[in-house]
Amino acid sequence: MEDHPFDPRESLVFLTIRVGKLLANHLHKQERMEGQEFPPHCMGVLVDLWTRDGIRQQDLAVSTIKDKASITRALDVLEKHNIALRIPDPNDKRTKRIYLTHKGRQLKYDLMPLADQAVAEAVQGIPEKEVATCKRVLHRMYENMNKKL
Amino acid sequence: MEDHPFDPRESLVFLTIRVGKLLANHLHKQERMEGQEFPPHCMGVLVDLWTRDGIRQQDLAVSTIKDKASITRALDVLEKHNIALRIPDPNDKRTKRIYLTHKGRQLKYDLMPLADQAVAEAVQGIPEKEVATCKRVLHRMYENMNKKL
DNA sequence: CCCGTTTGGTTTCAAGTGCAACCAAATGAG
DNA sequence: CTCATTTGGTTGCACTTGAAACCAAACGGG
Repeated sequence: MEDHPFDPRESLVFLTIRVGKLLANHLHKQERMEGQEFPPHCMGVLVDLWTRDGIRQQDLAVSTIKDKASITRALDVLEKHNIALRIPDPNDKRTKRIYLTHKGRQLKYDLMPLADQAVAEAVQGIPEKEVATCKRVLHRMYENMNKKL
Repeated sequence: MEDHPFDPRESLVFLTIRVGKLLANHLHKQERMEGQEFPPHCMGVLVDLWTRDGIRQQDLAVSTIKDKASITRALDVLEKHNIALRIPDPNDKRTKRIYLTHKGRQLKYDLMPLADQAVAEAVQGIPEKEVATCKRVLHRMYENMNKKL
C-alpha cells in the first residue's frame, strides 16, 4: 500500500471536482442574474445540442454525464420553454430525436459569453500556454473516462 | 458580441465540469464496491480534515464548496460513524472545531488509493508533464475562484 | 412466426443540495 | 452598559439527482 505524504487536496481528482463545482456555481449565479427563464441543470444538455442537434436522449445522457431520467426531465423543461423538441424517429418508434428550435439555437449567443467570462476570471494570471495544455489534458481525460461515447 | 464558431463543448468551463463529474461518479462507484459505510458526499469533507484537522465548520464549507447546511449534515453522518468529532471552541461558544478520530485518520489509507487509481485510469496515455501542468493550472484556478479562503 | 432478451424512454422513490429563516453568542458604536 | 449588527451553526423547504421498476418497441434464435 502506497504511502501518502502529500496533501490529498492536491490530488488531480479532488482539484478537478472542486474547480468544476466552482465553475458550475459561478455559471448558475450568472445565469440567475441574467434572468434566464430555464433552470440551471438544462445548461449541460443545451451545450451538447448546440453541436449535436438531432441526437437521441440516450446519447445525451452519456455525453452530458447524467442519468437518462434527468435527461427526460431536462427535456420536459426545454420543450415547455420552446427551446427544444422531441421528434419521434421514423425508423425506430422507441427513440426520440432532439432538435433545437430557433430560440434554442439563439440562446448560444446569450450563454456562451457567460461561459467565456467565467473562464476569463478563473484563469486570470495563468500563462495562456499552460491553460491550453490543461484544456487538452482535460479533453483527453474526458475521452478516456467516457469510452461509451 | 463575440462570435462562437468553435465547439462549445471544448470550452474550459464545460470540460472541467464534466471531467469533475466523471471523476466524482467513478469514485462513488468504487467506494460503494469497497463497501464504504458512509455516504459519498462525506468524501470531500474528509479530504480537507486530513490536512486541516481542527478547522471550523464555516471554513470547511468554503474549502469544500458546499453550503454550510450541507456541512452540518455531513458531520452528523461522520460523527455517527465515529469518524470525526465536533468540539466546542473554548474561546468562542458559537463555533465548533472538527477533529478526526483515529478511525477518521486511518481512512485516508483506504481511500486515497482509490483516488490514485481513478487518476491513473483517467490520465492513461497522457504525457506526465502535461498532467502536471494541468494540475498546476487547476490549483491556481481553485485559488482564483475561491478567494474567500 | 414466437417468445425471451435488449433497448429507449418515463415514472417513482430516496437521497443530497442550496437558500432562507432561525437561534445563540459575540461585537461594537453610542 | 445597551441594543443593533454580525457571525457560527441548525432546521425547513423546494429542487435536482441517480437507481430501480416499469412500459413499449425492436431484435433474434429456434
